[in-house]
Amino acid sequence: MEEPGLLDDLNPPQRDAVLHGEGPLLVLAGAGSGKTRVLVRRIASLILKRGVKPWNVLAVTFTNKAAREMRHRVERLGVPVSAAEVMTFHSWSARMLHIEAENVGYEPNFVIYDDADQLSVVRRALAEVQVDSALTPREALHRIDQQKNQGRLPQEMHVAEGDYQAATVRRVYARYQELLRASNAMDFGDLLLHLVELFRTNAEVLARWRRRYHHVLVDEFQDTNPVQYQLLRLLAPPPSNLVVVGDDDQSIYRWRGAEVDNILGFPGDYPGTKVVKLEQNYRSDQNILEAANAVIRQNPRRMEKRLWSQRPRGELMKLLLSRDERGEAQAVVEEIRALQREGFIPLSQMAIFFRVNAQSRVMEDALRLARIPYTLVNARSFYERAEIKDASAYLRLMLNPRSDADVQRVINVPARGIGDTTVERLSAFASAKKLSLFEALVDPAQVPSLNSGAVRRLAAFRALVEGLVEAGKGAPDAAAAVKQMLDRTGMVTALHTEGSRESVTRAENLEELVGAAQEFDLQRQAAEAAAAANPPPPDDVAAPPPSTPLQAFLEQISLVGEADQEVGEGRVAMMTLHAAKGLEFDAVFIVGMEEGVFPHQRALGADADPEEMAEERRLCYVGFTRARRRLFASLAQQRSLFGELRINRPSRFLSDVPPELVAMDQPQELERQQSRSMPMPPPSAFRRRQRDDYADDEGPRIDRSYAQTSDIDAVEGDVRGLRVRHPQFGQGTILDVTGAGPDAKLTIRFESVGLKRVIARFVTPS
DNA sequence: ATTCTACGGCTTTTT
DNA sequence: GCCGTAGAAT
Repeated sequence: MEEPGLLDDLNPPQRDAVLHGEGPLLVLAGAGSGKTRVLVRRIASLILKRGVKPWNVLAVTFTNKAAREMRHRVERLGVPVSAAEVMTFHSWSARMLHIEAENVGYEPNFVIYDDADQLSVVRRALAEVQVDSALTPREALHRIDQQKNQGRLPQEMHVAEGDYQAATVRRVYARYQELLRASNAMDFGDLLLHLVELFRTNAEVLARWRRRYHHVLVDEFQDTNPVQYQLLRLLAPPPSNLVVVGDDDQSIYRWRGAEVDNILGFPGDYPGTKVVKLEQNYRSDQNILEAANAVIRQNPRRMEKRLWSQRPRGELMKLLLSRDERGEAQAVVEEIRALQREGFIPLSQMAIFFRVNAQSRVMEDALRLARIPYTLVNARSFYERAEIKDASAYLRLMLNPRSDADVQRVINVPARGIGDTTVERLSAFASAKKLSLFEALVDPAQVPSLNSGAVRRLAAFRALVEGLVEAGKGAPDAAAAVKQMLDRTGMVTALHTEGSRESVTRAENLEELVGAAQEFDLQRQAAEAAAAANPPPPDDVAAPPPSTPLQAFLEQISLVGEADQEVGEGRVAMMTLHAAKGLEFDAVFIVGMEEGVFPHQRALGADADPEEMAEERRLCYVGFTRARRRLFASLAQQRSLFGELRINRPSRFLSDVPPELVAMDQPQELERQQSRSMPMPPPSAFRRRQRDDYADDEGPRIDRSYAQTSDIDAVEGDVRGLRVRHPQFGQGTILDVTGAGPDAKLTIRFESVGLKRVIARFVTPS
């Protein structure tokens, strides 16, 4: 029989899912029901118990964080996971396409375009297609993305008779794809689309990959869009060993093309599907679970699940009423203090969720004032900063100078007197001659109506890029390439010359990019050493994608971004409800529980798609089920939104919760609390109405934040690449060392604050 | 070529 | 009320 370990502490349905033999399997995993555990154990069991080769297993997730976590946990079970593919849809597709590049008409060194790059390509496509219609680049891009999510190529796009706009979109889309191809670039959508197209048209290739992947597992299946599902159906057609895990009640990305029907219809698409329901929740106290169930129960068209828990009833959900959004923030602050004082809940186990980012500001102000450390999750990421994007554009040009969007982006960075008009003329010339911008730069004098100065500057730019390409070939690792790039382009120098406070920060960010590259190089070396230790898969399965260190680094930037940071140590986490999915906290605050805020206004109108409301409701369910012990819902009688004062009714989701599950402070106490932060008494009619209403019825980044403050360790040997923790700066990786012993100076790249020089005794290994 | 001002318009954003 | 874009001004 199974030896102890893999099946330990699994409940019967979990065990069924892990032990399921051949054929399709749908695991309906309620919130907090241990779905990751099931996936991890199943992968381990396949490889360790059933003799499946690691390279015959493919597990796809949506987020890097989920992929990382899964890899990590599988590894801990003693599985050589480096050969198994546990990765995101996009990383996996990119990897496949690097291998199969020629078969989709690309070169293997293709680059991946982000949103901004896409826009610049769309602009060019729009200009070339000569549309006079009122179609903004944004709109056009949105329409194109939608088509890609649906898995439709331009020629497959459905255009109704006489729909002029759709017809235009189709032409722009077609031209857009040509331009991308000419740039040897793909956008995110293409990664999936081209792979689907390859599978659809090349039976030989498809057969090869089908032979490779005997077992395919998909996490968060409810979030798959049509292309992703097509991809899965091509790779693992019925009756393959396709395991999909998800929760239709947590489908909150419909607006990005996710299709709940994928999970609802799966048993129909895969006849003979075994369905396993994970309904035991290990996370939340009973009261919280019941509140969440009460909310989600109102949705039609669900796969019926009854979440239950062996946990105690626990505390009632608590309602916080305030006069306005500032009072609300104040009320939350006071509850946070009480939880710390009386509930012995650490700040790191508390979270505040809001529907829209605009709500965060007031909350932040209140927390700052109260000196409560917080962490804003998913704030603007390092790699989204303009100077970093400029730098990445140059790095990509080192690899692939044909990339028009990158040329366009940096042709005048740092400023070198190449203005819009010049670029415009160059671009028109390139379009006419069917050349890439870089090719068009061979002889700038041929570009019509340019003055001699412009010609000279364009020639200089071309020389710069050519130099970069050469330097890129010679660079031994990513860090060296980045340094070369910064030197040759003079980006850092230009920023230093500018001398403003902002430009200094930017220059520091660029230095940090070097740090990131160094860290990447160290990790890559470590990974290669580890891979060499494991037996290599047979030749017929694993052609590793050809790639240089720089290429791999860029790919990491595009597809992985920053390493997700742990939700802050000793800080309250603040995030949107969307960002909360997959996380859990002892105490959860949901603010703005008002009609028009949550559910969002867009779901409210008579003409709104009812599916919008259903999704808001699922979002609420996700929010509630993040809480382990304490759940707070907060609302304000009035709040200013978009500059105007609005009076909102309490959220319908609150009325769905049976009153016996809800607690509220005494009104007098409430009033006292409110008058402390604001002068006027609340309108009584509203208060009564409110009370009556209630009577009826599981990666994140850190930005603005606070720090608290130690320990000792001596430095011995080469500690570079070592992960350490600093009491103030948190987690980081050692990049460089000068000196030795407890006083050695370390250069560390911290996840939260970037590069810092720190004395060794202030950090501990982690 | 950069910098200023006026206007619109407005969720959520794993990759 | 804030932010990002488009257009004009310097």
